[in-house]
Amino acid sequence: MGEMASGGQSAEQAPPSFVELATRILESSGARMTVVRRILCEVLQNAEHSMSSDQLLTEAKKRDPLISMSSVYRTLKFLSDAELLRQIDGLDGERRFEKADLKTAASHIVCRDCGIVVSLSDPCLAIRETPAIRAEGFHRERISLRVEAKCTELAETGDCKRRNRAK
Amino acid sequence: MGEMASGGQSAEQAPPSFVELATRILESSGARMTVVRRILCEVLQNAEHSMSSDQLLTEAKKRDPLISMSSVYRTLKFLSDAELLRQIDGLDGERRFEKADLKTAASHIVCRDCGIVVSLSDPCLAIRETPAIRAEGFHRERISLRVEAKCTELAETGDCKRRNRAK
DNA sequence: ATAACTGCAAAAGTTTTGCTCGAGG
DNA sequence: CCTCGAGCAAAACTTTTGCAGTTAT
Repeated sequence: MGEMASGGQSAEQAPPSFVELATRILESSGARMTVVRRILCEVLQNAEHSMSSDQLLTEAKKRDPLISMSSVYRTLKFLSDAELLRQIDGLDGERRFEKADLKTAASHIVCRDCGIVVSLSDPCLAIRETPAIRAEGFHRERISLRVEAKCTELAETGDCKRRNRAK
Repeated sequence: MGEMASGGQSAEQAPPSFVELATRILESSGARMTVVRRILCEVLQNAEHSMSSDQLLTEAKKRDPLISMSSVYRTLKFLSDAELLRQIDGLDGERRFEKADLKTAASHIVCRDCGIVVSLSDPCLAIRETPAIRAEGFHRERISLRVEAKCTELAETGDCKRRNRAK
């Protein structure tokens, strides 16, 4: 769960972790990777799903109860500007965040029944769309697919496993 | 620009206009197509691009200066719930709206240079993604692609025609 | 010593709601 | 008439900002 391997500094196969990426960006702009920022980055790094600003604050407070919403938003803004975060729109315009790592494309299903957001993998999405985007006179920088859907399991059985996990 | 043709009431090829659709939905739920609502619907119907709540109010006020923001939001909510509107996320989380008509899929390019939103056509998008969505246990209801991009023209010539039109 | 960071509180936006009056079927 | 809709103003949120004390270099 913590850092592992990556003993030397020569290999080029070591995938930099989210916290490492954030640290680089921060330091390259004269900023510091402080305790508060590290906690927020680590929460985002370890999050299995996208989070709202509220959830992020709640999680961070478990590690340091004094962390404030200002820091959450300041950090989210910073990481977003650095393209390290992706924003996802949940139900009712709810904004959620998740680490973007290096992918340029991402797809998500937003469940209309319970509001959870599920990631969907489609490596070809960006490539397929490139010609049409170019034809419009644009150069693609980031691409995301959003699917609103109903839960099959809920419709058939009246209940849904996913529903029983925190939003 | 108004209604044309559709003389009889027998043909099944008459595509109901946005205002007509809205009227049906309204009346079927015991509500009324009032003057205010009609103005708002007509503005949305005639809009060439997606609009913010603010723009919608501004346009509507040109026809009736007394229209209030409450009515804008109430109408937007109503039409959204009825699936007659599509929400698009502009830059910086700005919410924009456009009529959805009957399409289940829509694609938009958001320009990072000037913030405009351009529609993109890809009729196969929904079909291509269906298997993956089903595999996750969901039944697709609506699908939208969002592309953030840079303007090629601006990069090459230092200016952009689109930029000079109102956001 | 200097520059950056944080929490707090206030501000700024945006969207929703309660209320009362007016309009419409 | 009696219901539904509209505007106004206030409330409710979410996100941003100014400030003053604190921390790290």
